[in-house]
Amino acid sequence: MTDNAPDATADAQKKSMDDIMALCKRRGLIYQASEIYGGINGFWDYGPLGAQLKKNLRDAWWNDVVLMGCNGKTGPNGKPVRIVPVDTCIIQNPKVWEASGHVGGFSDPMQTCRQCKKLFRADHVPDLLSKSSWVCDLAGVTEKDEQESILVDGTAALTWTKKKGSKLAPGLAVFRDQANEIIATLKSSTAPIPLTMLIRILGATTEKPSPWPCPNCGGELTEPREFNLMFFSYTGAVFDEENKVYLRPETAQGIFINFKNVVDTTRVGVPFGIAQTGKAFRNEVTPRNFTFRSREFEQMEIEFFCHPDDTADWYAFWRDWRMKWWQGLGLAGDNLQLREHDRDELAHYAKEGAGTSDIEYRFPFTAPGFGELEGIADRTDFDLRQHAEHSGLGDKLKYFDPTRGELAKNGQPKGERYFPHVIEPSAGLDRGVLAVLCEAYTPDPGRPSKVYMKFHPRLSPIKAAVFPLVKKDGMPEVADKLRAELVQRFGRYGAIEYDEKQSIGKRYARMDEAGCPFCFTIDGETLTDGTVTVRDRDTLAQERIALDAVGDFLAEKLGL
RNA sequence: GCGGGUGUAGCUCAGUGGUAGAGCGUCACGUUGCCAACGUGAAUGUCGGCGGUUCGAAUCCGCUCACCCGCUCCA
Repeated sequence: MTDNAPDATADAQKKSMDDIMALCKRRGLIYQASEIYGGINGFWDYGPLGAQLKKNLRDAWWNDVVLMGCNGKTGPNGKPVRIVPVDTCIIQNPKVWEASGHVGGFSDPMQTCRQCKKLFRADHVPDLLSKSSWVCDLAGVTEKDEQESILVDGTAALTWTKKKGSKLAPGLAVFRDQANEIIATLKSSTAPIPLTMLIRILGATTEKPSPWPCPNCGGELTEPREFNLMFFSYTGAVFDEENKVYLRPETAQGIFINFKNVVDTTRVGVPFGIAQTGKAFRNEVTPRNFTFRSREFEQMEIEFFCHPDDTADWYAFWRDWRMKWWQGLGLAGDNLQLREHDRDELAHYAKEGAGTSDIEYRFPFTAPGFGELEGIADRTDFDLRQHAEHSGLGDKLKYFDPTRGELAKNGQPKGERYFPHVIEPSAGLDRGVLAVLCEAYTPDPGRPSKVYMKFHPRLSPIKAAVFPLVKKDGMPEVADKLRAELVQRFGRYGAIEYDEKQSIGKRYARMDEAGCPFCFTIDGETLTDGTVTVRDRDTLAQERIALDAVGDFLAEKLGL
C-alpha cells in the first residue's frame, strides 16, 4: 500500500519548515512574541538579523516603487510612473471602516456544529439548509404541496430516517438522545407537517441554542457568536460605544481618505500612485504557519489612481512589474507564480470583469500549493465612491482632470471630473520576508554548517565579514581598519561583521548560516603584498584581491 | 472554534515515581596559517504554566498556554 506516501511527503515538508523555524530562532531572525511569558498566538518578534532583513526588503520596495517610480520604468501612457508616499494612522475615525465595509460586513455571528464541527454564518443557515443534500432529499418524499409550502407525512418522514436520512444527516437528534420522543411525535401526527417544521422536529431544535440543525449533518448548532476580525479599543478615558475605535485591518483606507489632500497639496495628477508601508491588524481565527498568517503584520501598499478607461492597461502593467520585482530579489523559478483569480474569489470591492491576481510563493507548508505574497486588484472606484458617500463630500471627492474633456475655443481641454479607478498592488512584508527566508534556506551536507542562507546580496542582513586569519602578527589591526572602512561605506545597507575568535572554518560556517555573501580574510600575504582572500558564500570559491580594492569589489557585488 | 501531535539548557534530544542529563553551540585562556581543528576550564534549566494525587512528580491526573498537522476561516 502507498497509504503512508503522502504522509512521508508531508513529513518531509514539515521537517523542512521546522528546520527553517529553528534556524530563525538560532540565528536571531524571528522569535515568538512574549516568549518568556509562554508566547502569544499570532504574534512574532524580529531579532537583530531579522529586523535588518525586513528593513532591507522594505527599503528595496520603497526605493524601487516610491523613489524610483518602478525603477524608472515607463508606464502604459508613455510617461514615467509617479508615486508619492504617505504614512497614515493605524487608528482612524470608525466611519472609515463603515464606509470600507469592514464594520458591517465582517462582524457576522457564526455558528459551529457540535457534531460535524463545521462553521456557518448564522444568517446563511436557513438558506444553506434549503440547499443541503439531506433537506433536498427529505423534500423528495413530499406528499402534498399546498399553499406553496412543502408538506411531509409523518410516517413517510420516519421511513426516510430509517433509510437515506441516517446516511445523509447522521447528526440529527432523531438519531441521538431524543430519538423516542421524536418518533412518538411523528407517529402521532395526523396531518402532514410543513418541511421547515419537520426539519426542526428531526433536529429537536427550539430557539435555544439554535432554531436550526446543521445544514451539513443535521447536528446541533452552537448559539451564534460574534466573529469580527478587527481589533478594537477606546479613545479617551470612558470605555463606551461612542468612543470605540478600530485598529486598521489594511493600510489601504488611509490612502483613500487622503486622496483629496494629496491631490490638493502636491502637484500630482492622475495617473499617479500613493504608497505606504505600515502595520495592520486582523484578529485571525487561526493564526498559522509561522509568520504567514499573523494577527499583527506589515503591508506595503500602492493605490494607483487612473482614468476609468485606462484601468486594464495599468492593471496589466502593475501585475507584470510586481512579478518581475519579486523575481529580481531572488524569488525566481518555479516557487513563484502569478495567478489570476477565479470569478468566485473576487473580493467585495471587485466588480465582475475587474482583474485580480495574486503573486504566490510555494512555501514548504503550502507545497505543492502556493501562498499569497501580494495581491494586485482592480478596486475600481469602489473605495472613493464609498468615502464620497459616507463622508457627505459626494462629488467634491471627484478628481478634476484638466488634461481631458472636449477642447475649448483656445484649444485647451475643458477638463473632466471623475472618480479615478484604482489598481492596488498590496504586498505582505512579513510574508515577503518569510518567502525570502524559505527561498534562501539551502541545505548542503557538504559544508560544515550543513545549511546556508542564500540571500540576494541586496537583502542580506550582513553585507560582509572581515576576519584576521589568526589573532596575531598584526592581522587583527589590519582587519579592524578594513572593517571600519567598510562600515563607513556600507553600514547603511546592513551589518559589517568582524570576528577573530576560534578557527577560520568556524567563522565561515557562522557566516554561511547568517547568509553573509562575502568574507574578507586578512592573512600573512596581506602583510607582505597587500592582498586579501575573498570567500564567496555560494560557490565557496576563494580569490585574492588587493586590500584597497575591497570596497569597490563589494559595491559591485551589492549592486551599488 | 473542533480533532490529532508536541513541549526537558541557545539548538537537537535522552530521561515512565526516587540527586536534572548528553551532544552540539556559547564564553574564557592557551594553541591554531583558509572551511564548525585541539586542550583546559566556565556559565546556562519556572522540565511550557497552574492545580491535584503522593512521603516524594519532568514522569500519574485535571485545567491551561504555545507551537506543528488536519478541518473551519482568511475582505
